[in-house]
Amino acid sequence: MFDRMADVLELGGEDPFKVNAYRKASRVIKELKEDIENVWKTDRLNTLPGVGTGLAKKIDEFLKTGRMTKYEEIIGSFPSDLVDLLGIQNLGPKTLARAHKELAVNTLEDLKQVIQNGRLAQLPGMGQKKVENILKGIALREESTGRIPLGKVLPVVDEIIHALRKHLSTGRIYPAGSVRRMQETVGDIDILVETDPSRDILEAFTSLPLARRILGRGKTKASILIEGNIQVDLRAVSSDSYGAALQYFTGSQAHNVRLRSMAKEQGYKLNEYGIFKGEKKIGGETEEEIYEMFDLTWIPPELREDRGEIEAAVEGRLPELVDLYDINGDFHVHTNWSDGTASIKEMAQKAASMGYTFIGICDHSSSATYAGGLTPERLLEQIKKIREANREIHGIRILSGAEVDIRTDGTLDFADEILAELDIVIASVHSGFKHHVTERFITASRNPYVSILAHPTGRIIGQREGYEVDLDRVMNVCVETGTALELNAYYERLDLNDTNTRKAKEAGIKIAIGTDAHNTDHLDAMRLGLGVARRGWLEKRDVLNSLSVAEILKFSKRKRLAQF
DNA sequence: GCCGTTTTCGGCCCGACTGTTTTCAGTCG
Repeated sequence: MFDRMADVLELGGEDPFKVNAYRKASRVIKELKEDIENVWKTDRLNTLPGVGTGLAKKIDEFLKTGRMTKYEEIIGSFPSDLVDLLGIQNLGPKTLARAHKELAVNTLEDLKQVIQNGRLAQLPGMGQKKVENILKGIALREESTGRIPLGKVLPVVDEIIHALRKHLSTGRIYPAGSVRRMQETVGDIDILVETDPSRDILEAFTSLPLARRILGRGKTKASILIEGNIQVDLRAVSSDSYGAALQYFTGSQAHNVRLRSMAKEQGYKLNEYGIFKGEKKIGGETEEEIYEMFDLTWIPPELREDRGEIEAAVEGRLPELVDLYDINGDFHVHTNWSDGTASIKEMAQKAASMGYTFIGICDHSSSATYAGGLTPERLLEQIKKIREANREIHGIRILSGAEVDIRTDGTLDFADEILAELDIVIASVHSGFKHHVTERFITASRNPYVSILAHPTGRIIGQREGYEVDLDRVMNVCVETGTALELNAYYERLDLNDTNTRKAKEAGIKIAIGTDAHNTDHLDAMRLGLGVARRGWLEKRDVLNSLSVAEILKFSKRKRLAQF
């Protein structure tokens, strides 16, 4: 509601700082780890940063009565179709408000019409080119699918950097923005090259074969549109400013606002060229330099969301984030025994080539008929085959496991005697998403053979909301029973997500990263899972993948010895 | 609308690019 109010206030030409205050409060509430209702009940609304007397009163009214007078009043001041037009690129609040006031534009159709009949171009300050750009913005929005999953974008980023490298033999080339922060979806791609600003590299960039359209090209920055309507921005930055630029363009915006305020308080000025004391530049070549000026250790990009990382850095208690070299294996892998395409050996060999010491084969169970789920007999047969494979392949231990379905009545697809034969058991929900999912997870968690609950919220990025599940209750039982939660690294799942992962860690729950690979290439998704884990503040000790084979087996067995 | 150990008033992050102007406004990130 606050976000929407901000949009409308902006249209109305309200003080931009006021608009921003609404946006900030909205973000703070959105990222709150507990329910806002809880905060309200315990009379702590005014402890939230960005929530003062005014906004607290509005929240209070809403939670008490289900209505917010100010919201209704503000929202009513502009037609809602008009407010939706704010998302169109190149059309900002000023122009839109003017089109509304002077040309009676209320809908997208109205807007298209005043573009066509030339009246928009006649407004003061407007012209043919601006109108054309708005038209492009409209077209872009109509074709666009919104934010893109990170997993789809990373290979493209690699490709672009590889191509740029051919034009630039030395100098740093890094992605910035949400890609570098490993956010689960990205709106566009930012890339920074270390080179003296010249048009050469920018021209090389805009003439890349994958460039579908050139959106702009200046001396220091260029933008293109590639397939799938993904915008890629390239910036050329000189060596002595590269660190400052990388810091600046990595964001997040909220993190940078905090850092810049700190700079100002301490008498510095921070921009993308460096950190300045008066006119004198005192740093900017590396990111570390920037953070050092504030007596902070370098903050990993995945943490830069203003979710407490600055405070943690000030107090010297930043987490030592889990890293790729801490990862000894993958828990969740399918083979051609169910719906995967590779054999047990092929998956194991690829995993071994990645330096893993274990891989968990967890094919589907019988009720997953759509996925060729294994019958108990087939599973026992697979266990034998895995034993054989372990004798043949060296350097990696193949763990026998299963992704066993939690049926709608809460029972598991395999009997306990079967599960007892396995090294690890992952339990998951694949049907009845609205059918007592919380209770089913809790029942599964109490089963002594279940080591991990798979993709606990069931969301599919950009496609499906997820199950009706009370994650807090599930987590409580996981703590009690010593059950781990999965961080499913498949690019459309990333489930648990970053904030839930952090919540699980804080509750003391171990996280098992699994790629849910259905072929050998999918194993590379570990990179994505690791990104989310790091965004969730996970350290080596929070992640089951960092354990040795012996420790993993101990972890599964430990539960079997306890009684619930 | 928020915020405060120099402040309860007067700040609130800041630069590039584009298109429209002939010194700047709007938009974006």
